[in-house]
Amino acid sequence: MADDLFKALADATRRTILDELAERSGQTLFEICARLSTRHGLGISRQAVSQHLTVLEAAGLVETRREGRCKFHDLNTAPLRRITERWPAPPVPNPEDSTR
Amino acid sequence: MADDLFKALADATRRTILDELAERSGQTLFEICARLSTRHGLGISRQAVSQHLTVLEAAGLVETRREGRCKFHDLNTAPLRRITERWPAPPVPNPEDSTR
DNA sequence: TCGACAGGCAAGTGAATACTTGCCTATTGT
DNA sequence: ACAATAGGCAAGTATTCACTTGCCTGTCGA
Repeated sequence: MADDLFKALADATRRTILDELAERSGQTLFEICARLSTRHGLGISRQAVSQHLTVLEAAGLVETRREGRCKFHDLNTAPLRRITERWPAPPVPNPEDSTR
Repeated sequence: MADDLFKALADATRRTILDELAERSGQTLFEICARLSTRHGLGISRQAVSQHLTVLEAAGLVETRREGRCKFHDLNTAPLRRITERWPAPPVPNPEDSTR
């Protein structure tokens, strides 16, 4: 459902994680933790970040690939398209278009 | 903040209200209530809808105009642009671009 | 093989929030 | 003037959800 997508975007920490992945793709859980702490001043436990990543993955916004004991996370912005598609911009009310 | 926008979109009922306003602009509170009930099968109180509209207005997704005792609600999709602007689509990995 | 590293699972807690109920204000028509 | 209509305010409740704590699994290097 679209519910997963919007629920995922509803949390500020998750949006910051998306920002991080947009800037540097393919980070591991620990890398994300470290960068949230140092660059964004977020004091947050590893498990909390892990749970956020689960939610983001359920929404299709994050894709993961495993290599050995490491799990890399990549951003996928495709689901965001559905938002602007659902509520498209209104047809431009052309001022010339005083038809009738 | 962007927080208002995403919080507003997080609720399924509010998204349905946006759908309704996208289809027919300028509805009053009671109109929205009636159409949520008949067309979407949502049994929800008037006050609940009113609270949702307050949230949507705070997010800038709904704009209102008063005329006498009636208050008309209009959809504004502009804030949605900021979402796709924040996480733009990645540069297309051109297959020809085996530079090196 | 053993310890360190990367991550997962699950229960518990506290805060945010969707919804209801009850009452109040303002405008309109008769 | 009065009733009906359109909407607002505020407190209470119940659910959702973010986060923590504690423990477990799997992989890599020495």
